[in-house]
Amino acid sequence: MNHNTKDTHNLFSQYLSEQNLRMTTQRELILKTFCKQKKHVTAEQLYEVLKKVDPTIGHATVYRTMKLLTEAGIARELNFGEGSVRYEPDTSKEHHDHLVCVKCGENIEFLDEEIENLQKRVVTKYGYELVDHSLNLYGICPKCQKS
Amino acid sequence: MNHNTKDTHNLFSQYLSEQNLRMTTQRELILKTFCKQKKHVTAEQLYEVLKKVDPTIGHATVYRTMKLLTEAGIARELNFGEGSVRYEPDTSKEHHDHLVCVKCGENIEFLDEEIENLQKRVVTKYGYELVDHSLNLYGICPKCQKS
DNA sequence: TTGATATTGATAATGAGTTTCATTCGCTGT
DNA sequence: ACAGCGAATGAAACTCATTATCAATATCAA
Repeated sequence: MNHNTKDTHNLFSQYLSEQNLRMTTQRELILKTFCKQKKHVTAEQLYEVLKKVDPTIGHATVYRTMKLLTEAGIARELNFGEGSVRYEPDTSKEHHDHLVCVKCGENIEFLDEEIENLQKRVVTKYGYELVDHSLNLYGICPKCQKS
Repeated sequence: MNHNTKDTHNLFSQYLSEQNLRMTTQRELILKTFCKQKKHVTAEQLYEVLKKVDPTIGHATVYRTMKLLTEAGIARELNFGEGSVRYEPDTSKEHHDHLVCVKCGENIEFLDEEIENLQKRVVTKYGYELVDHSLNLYGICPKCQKS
């Protein structure tokens, strides 16, 4: 379950004021539009959607705002090696990994506690302090296997 | 343990002739230089090294050849989300994952059979056919923790 | 309302990687 | 050795994602 728009708006406002930054109409619009997306979007895709609502919105503003949302813990960056970064809502509740279809791009989020724990074990074994991790499985989904 | 240079040269020659492509002095030099590298290099870094040996070598040739080496199963592409692809020798023996220090870039290769098996289980559960996967753990290495 | 300063949008710039194309090279048949 | 053909090369132009610059504008605290 995602945060609702109100939640994220408050979170973002709070983050901005902590950093002595300002809430603006553009930032509100970008946040609202981002939260509505069903799929993981690139900054470019989000820009295309936003242009329909506000044709004056700038390219750079979208990129800048997505950076801010990431810092604020509202969005999370995903890198599937496509050459551009995708964003997903960071619900902060459950971390999860991704299973991506290399044909159609369908994207399943999963969480496997056992894998998570084993990862921690590896990190500890080498004396590292875990900061982050990314696990992406690439495969062919059942639909694409048929065609 | 890596393939030695002789091995990879034969492998590459064979791959090229299968594809009706040709072994050239540039390709030989790039392969040899790539195999000498101790760390995972970007195409750009390799180009810098190569220029010292052969200042006439082209930018594009290095990129093209790394693509070929990847197709030939001699190199493998790594994406740590840095904005550029790194290459490691593909020994084809053991797949492994990476533990990267976010401070100094130190890079440990590890393999955990349990994690591998659990990944397969996840993929199967969703009816996918596994094509590839990437698991990167990001942390702070013991040295960097002290400073 | 005003002033300090953060923000914006347009545009230029960057950096990785790819494409284009004329020239050169490698190989195969003579 | 030689010719001919297609593959390979290097230079330079190009693409695509993202970032930096900067003058004009918007926000907010006083």
